[in-house]
Amino acid sequence: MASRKMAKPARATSSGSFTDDLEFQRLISKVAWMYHVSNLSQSEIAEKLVISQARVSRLLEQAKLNGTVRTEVVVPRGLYTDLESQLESTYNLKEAHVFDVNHTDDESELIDDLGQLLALRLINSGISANVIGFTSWSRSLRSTVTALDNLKNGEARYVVEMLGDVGDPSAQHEAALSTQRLAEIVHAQPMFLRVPGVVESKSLRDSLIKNDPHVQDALRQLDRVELALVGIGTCEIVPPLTGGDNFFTEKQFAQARKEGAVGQVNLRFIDKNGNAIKSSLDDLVVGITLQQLKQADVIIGVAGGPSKFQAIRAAIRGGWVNTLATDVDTAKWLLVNSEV
Amino acid sequence: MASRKMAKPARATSSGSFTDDLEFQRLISKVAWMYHVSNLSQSEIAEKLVISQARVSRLLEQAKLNGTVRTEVVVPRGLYTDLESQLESTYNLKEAHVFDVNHTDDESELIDDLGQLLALRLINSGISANVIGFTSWSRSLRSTVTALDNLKNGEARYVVEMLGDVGDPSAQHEAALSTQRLAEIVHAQPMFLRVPGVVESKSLRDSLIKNDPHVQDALRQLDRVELALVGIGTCEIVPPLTGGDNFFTEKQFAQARKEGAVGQVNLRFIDKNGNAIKSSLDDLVVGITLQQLKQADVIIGVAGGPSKFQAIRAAIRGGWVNTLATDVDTAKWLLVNSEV
DNA sequence: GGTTTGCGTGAATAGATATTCAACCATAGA
DNA sequence: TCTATGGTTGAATATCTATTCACGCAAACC
Repeated sequence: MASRKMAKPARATSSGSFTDDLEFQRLISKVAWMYHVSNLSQSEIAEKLVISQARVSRLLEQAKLNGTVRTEVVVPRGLYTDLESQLESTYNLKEAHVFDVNHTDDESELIDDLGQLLALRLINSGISANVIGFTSWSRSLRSTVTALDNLKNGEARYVVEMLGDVGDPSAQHEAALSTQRLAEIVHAQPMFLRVPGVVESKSLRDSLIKNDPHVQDALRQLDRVELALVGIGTCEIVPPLTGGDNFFTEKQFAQARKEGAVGQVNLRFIDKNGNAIKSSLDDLVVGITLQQLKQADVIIGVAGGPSKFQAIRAAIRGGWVNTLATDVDTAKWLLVNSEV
Repeated sequence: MASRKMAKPARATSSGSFTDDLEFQRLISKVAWMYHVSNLSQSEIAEKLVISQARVSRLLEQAKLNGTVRTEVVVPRGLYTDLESQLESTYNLKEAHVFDVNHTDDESELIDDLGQLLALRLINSGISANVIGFTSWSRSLRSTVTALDNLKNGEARYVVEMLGDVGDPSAQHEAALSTQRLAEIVHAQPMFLRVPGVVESKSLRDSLIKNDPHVQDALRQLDRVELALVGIGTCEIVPPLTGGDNFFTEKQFAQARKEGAVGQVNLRFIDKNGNAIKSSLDDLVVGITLQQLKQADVIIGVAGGPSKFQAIRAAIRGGWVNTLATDVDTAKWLLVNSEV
C-alpha cells in the first residue's frame, strides 16, 4: 500500500550516492530529534513521516549507534564519598572510585561495569602522561578503553603494552585493538609487545627479546611509564584463559601460592602484605617488573568481586596500585579487613 | 507481600534525613546504570532489586529529570550545510543554522524546537560578551534558555532585557525567570526591565523611566550590548498576546502596516527591504532601538514558519539580525525569494 | 536473461514500559 | 487520639517499542 521509495538507505554499494547517505543521516537526525526532544512517540513520528513504526524504531537504533543521540549516565563522585575517602586514607591511595554495580552473581559482568565506570571518571578528569603503560589483556581495562570516547584532556606520547600476549590468538587481536584505540584517543603512538606474555624458560624469553627490535623498544619504554593501567589478578587460572596457553600452568600457580602469593599485578606475584615475591617464575614473564612499575606516578587498577578480595588488598597494601576502581562490596570488605 | 521499607524516597519534609536523600540518589544512579549501561530491562532490574517494575520506570524518570542520565541529540552542523552556506552568502549572515523540525502544522511547536536547536548549537560554540541583550518575551528564546545547560564557554558581565514587559503578568514572570536563568548560566548579573514594553503615550513612557532607577540602569546598558538575542515578529497580534495588554493594538499594527511595515524586530518596525520605519509608534516602546541594536557584534534571531517569512527576510535584509536559526522550509523560502 | 544473495521494508505481534488505581504510610492539624 | 492530606508504592493494565517474518527490490554472478 504505502509508497516504497522513501529516503533511501545508506547502501554499502560501491557507487553509493553521496546524497543518499546525507538524506539518510538527515532522516536519522530528524527522527531522533522528534523522539528525544519533542517527545513524540514512535507511532506519531511514523505517522508524520509516513513510514512504519518499525522503521522509526530502527532509525532510532541507528541514531544511538552512530552517535547522533548520546546517552550518558552521570555517576557523580560523591555518591559513595564515604567509602571512597575511607579507602583512600586507610590504604593511602591517591584515588578510590567506588560504585554500586549490581552483579553479585556474575563476576564477569562486574568487571565490564567497573571498566566503564573508570572510563566515565577518566573522561572527566582526563589522563595525561608522556608514557602510558597499558595492560591490554585485562578485561576490565579493555572495557575501559571501549567506553572512553570523548576524553577531555588526554595527551600522551606513547602507549606501551606492559605485558606480552596471554591467551589464544583472538584474545591477542582484541588486545592489540584496545591498545591502538587507547593510543588514538590520547593521540599517542602505540607500542606493542607482540610476544608471549609467559614463556617456558628464561632462555626462551631472552632469545625472544633478542630477536625482536619492536619488543626491545617497548621494553625500554617500560622504564619511563608515568601512568600505568594494570591488571590485578588471583593466583589461579581463570576460565577464559587456559594453563600453558601463553600463561602460567596450574602447577606454576600452585608453586607461587606455596611461596606465599595471594595475587599478582601484571603477573608479578605478591604476598598477603603486598610484598613482591622473588621467584623463578619472574623470569618467565615478558612484561613490566614491579620495580619499573613503582616508578610510575599513577598506577590504576580496576578490580572487584569476592574472588579478588585478597589480591586487591595485597596490591594496594604494597602500593603497586595507587588508584583503585571497585565496587561497593569490595570496598566494604577492604575496609573491614584492613588490619587482618 | 513484599517488604515495605526499601530505600526511602526523598521526602520534602523539614527534617528529611540526609542519608535518605543520598540513598535515594544512589538508587537512581544504580538503576540508571543498570538500564542504560548494562542494558537490563526494567523488569530485570526490578527483580534484582526486589522492587516493582513500575518503580524502576519512575526512578528512571527521576534520573532523566535530575540529570543523572543525560540524553543529547547531536545535530551536526553539516546536515544542511548547503542551505546554511547559501543563506549565509545570500543574506550576508554571520551564521545560519538550519534544521528540519517537522511541525508543518503547528507553528508554535516549531518555535520551541528552533529554540532548542539554537541552544544545542550555542552549547558547542559558546556565547561570550560583556553585555548580552536578551529578549525575554520571545518564546523561541525562552525555549533556548531552557535548553541551555552546560554551556561550554559562556561568560558575560551583564544580561540585559532589551524590551519591557509584554502580555499578562504570568508571562512576565516567565520572562524574568528566563533572564535570570540565562544570567546564571553565563555567570552574569541580570538587569531587568520590569516596565510595560508598550505604553499609551510618549509622556507616559518618559515618566515611567524617570521614576525607576533600575530601568534607567538597564536602558543605559543597551548602548553596550555586544551580543543580542532578538525576537522577530509579524505586524499582527499573535494569540498568546492580546491587543493593548502592554502591547500594540490591532489599530496600531494596521497603522504600521500602512506605513510599509512587514515585520518587527523587538517591536521596532521594518519594511520589506529591512529599512527602519520611523513612526510615532516608536515612542511608545520601552526597549532597545534599532540604532542601539546595530552596535551589537552578534545579533541572533530565531524564527520560522510561513507567517514569519516576510518578517524574517526583512530582518536579515536590514542586517538587524546577522545570525539566524530557522527551519528547512523557511530557509528554502528565503533562498527562493531573495530577490523579490 | 535468470538466479542468487543481501538488505531494507512494513504488518503483525511479542515484549517492554508508562499509567492508572487502590492501598498504605507519614505527617499535620483538630 | 483521630482524621485529613499529600505522597509513595505495587498490581494490573493500557500503551508504546522491538522483533519476527515474508516480501520486494537491487546488485552480482552465472
